[in-house]
Amino acid sequence: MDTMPRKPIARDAVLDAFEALLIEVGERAATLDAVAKRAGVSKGGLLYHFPNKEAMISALLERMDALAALDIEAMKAAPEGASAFFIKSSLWADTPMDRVFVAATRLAEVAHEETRRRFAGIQQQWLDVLAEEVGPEMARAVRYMGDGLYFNAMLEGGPGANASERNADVGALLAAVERLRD
Amino acid sequence: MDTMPRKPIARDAVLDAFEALLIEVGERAATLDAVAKRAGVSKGGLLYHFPNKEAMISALLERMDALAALDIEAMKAAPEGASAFFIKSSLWADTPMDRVFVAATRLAEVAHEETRRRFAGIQQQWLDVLAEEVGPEMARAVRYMGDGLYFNAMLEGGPGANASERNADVGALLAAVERLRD
DNA sequence: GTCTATATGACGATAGAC
DNA sequence: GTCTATCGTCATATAGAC
Repeated sequence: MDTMPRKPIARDAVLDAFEALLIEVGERAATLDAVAKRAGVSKGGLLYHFPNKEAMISALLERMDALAALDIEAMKAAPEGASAFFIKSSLWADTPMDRVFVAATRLAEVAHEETRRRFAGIQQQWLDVLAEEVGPEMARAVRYMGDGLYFNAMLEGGPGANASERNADVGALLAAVERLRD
Repeated sequence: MDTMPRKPIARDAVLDAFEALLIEVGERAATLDAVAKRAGVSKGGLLYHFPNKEAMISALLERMDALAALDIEAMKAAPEGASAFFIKSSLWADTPMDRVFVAATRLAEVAHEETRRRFAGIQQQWLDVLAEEVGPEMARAVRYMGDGLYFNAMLEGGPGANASERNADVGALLAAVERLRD
């Protein structure tokens, strides 16, 4: 057996560390030194897996695309409807999908073009699914509400910050979506 | 005459350059060297006006607070209502207010705590005004729509990017706000 | 595969001339 | 007030030992 290519775990550990640092301390502090230290390897060890920082970023974006594809499928299949699913999942709940997404946002903010392109692609997919449910116009309203949730959670510094308040906000947004659905 | 304190123009030019670089190329590239070059002064000249980078950031936040206060007043007085005014002004139109706001967001993204505090204060004021018009629950929906607009414009790289598409989105959001108002 | 050591360059900040 | 020159620090990346 074992003909399937097996993912090296050290590589994933490095990627996890990079992701965590982007989320917790921002792009500027996610240096090769810091990533290596957090992943428990030396800088040289890290650079064996990823020849340079760009390669590490690319790997993160691959991870994001893969998880986003799963998310889109879940959204299409959601029993409560795509809009409600979308709003709920816009609450930064620290799922694997949330984590890559936020980490990648930190890169987009620093004007990393490739990251921005990937975002645009994913958001278009979300919008398409929403439009199927509530029409193209209300789909935009729903999308922007979700984006706003993300934006605020990020500005406040993470899933922990003001969690109860934001939970209440999700309730308000779901109510708004109900009204828009009619 | 001339008893009024007069603002030095070189200082403002430096601040404008800092703001522009934050918007156009991101926090990382807004170095003292780059700011000085863009403002047409030397690095030493820049550091005469602002003893260190933090001082430059503080001045930018002061500018933001001043413009935000004007914005809140305009929002309260808006004939079309606070919500519609808020959505329209969330379109990144490259006004002075938009510019500081986006520039400061770049700082908040890199986990600059003071900037985050200022944001929280301004957003609370917006929310209060919105709540007077549409109630506390719908105020949140409106607020998040506006934030989402900003978030997307920023991810796409500026007021120019996809301008016509985003203009259409504002129309959709205004329609949504109308429905929520009932 | 993972390490240490080091080259190279940028950034923020200081000192002091004009 | 604005400049040039320079220092200390830290980031990315390379070279090569184990």
